[in-house]
Amino acid sequence: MTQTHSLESVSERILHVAVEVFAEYGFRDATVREICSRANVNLASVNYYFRSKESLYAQVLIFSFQEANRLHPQNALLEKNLTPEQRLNLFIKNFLNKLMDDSRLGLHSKLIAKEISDPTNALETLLEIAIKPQMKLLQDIIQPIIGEQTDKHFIHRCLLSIYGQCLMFKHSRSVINRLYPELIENESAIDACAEHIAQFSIAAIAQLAQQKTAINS
Amino acid sequence: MTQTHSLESVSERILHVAVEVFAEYGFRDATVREICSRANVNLASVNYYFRSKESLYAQVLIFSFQEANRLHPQNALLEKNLTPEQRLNLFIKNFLNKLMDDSRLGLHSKLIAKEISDPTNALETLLEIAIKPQMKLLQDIIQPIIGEQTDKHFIHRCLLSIYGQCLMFKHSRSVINRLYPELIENESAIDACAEHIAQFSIAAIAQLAQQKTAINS
DNA sequence: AATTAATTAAAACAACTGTTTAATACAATC
DNA sequence: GATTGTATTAAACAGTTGTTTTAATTAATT
Repeated sequence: MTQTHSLESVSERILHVAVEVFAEYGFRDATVREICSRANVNLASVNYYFRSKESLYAQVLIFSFQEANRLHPQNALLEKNLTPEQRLNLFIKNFLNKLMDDSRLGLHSKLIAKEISDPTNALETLLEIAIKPQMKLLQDIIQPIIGEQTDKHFIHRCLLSIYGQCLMFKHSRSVINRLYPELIENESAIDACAEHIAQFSIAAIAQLAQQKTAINS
Repeated sequence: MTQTHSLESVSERILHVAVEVFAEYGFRDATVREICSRANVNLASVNYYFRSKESLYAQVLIFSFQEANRLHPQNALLEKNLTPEQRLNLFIKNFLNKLMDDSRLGLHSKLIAKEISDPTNALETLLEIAIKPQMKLLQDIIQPIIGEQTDKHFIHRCLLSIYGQCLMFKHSRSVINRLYPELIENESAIDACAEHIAQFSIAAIAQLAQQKTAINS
């Protein structure tokens, strides 16, 4: 033992592989033994360094959030010389690629998706640090497409429509794999799906917003 | 013991409450003890009557499918004197209400949603008896809206767009509950969401289909 | 070099899981 | 009425889980 997985300390190694394991299995189905085994550390280390599995999970969510922001900043969306449609296109392509990517890139999105569909005590924190900001970003992106329209419920439902189309590819991947494997067979196919969601949503939002303002005037 | 929960036999009682427990926890997190406890039967009964938890689960999926078809036939969608838009509206309202309903009505949809997002060996069967037929039904409904357009990938992506918007309310209910509780506070609010999804999808499909045929001609 | 603190290690713990056993009660059949 | 097959029960089994313990090792401090 005491191999040279070096570089990282024991607690760092745990945190690093815990991101992978929790993203793969979710909090409940992930096991401390699997994490320790992959990290090549003793079983007791999780409790020694992180007090409990639950506390490790909470730290994993925060660590993963910071890592995602560090490795994959969403600065492209801030450029002011893009049309709203281009920005939405970028946002969706970005999101969908992360959801479908099996490299480390996608782990953060996977963690969030798992936590949302099977929440733990950590959901509250995750809402504040990750979900709300992303929701806000998307709202800022589609607001110009909607126009001066200010029906809050309508805006929120549009947000959910867009998120729903994206998350579908994560939550229902098992079904898509069997029914329409061509749609996700490679990255360009996934990009085509992102393009579809963007066009689908833009067409819908533009028309519905127009209808609403026509009625209200 | 030997109370008068009568009416149903032991195996029927197990099957009945197993639908509830599996729908609530999913296959993995549901426990045989919880099922037996709720059904007021001995712990060994599940293995005696159903051989194993997995085999019970498989039978639960089929039983629930049949029960749903019996208690809630989708005959309204077959009426020929409805416009495609009205039929899509009905389909979505139906589906969404089942996904959000906490009475027995919604258990079948919940079972399916759980199985999809965390598949077991039973997924294959479920695909054949429940998912594919529902997909086919939705495709038949939107085909007239799409028109003569025959791009298979486009059609499939539209199906996923609609399903995604609906399933969002199931998979991400925890988030919606905290961010936009007004959207799902009662049945009429949920109906308004169904209406939104229908209008959103119709507007999108109509416009995209038109664009595509314009390009191809 | 001796003492203290921090880390690692293997083993055990206690709670839970699905499943099986072995004994009992019940019902139907001869 | 004894016998047979079915049903029910409580208990135990074997495996997994998160966590704790206790001892051994390493590092740091005096």
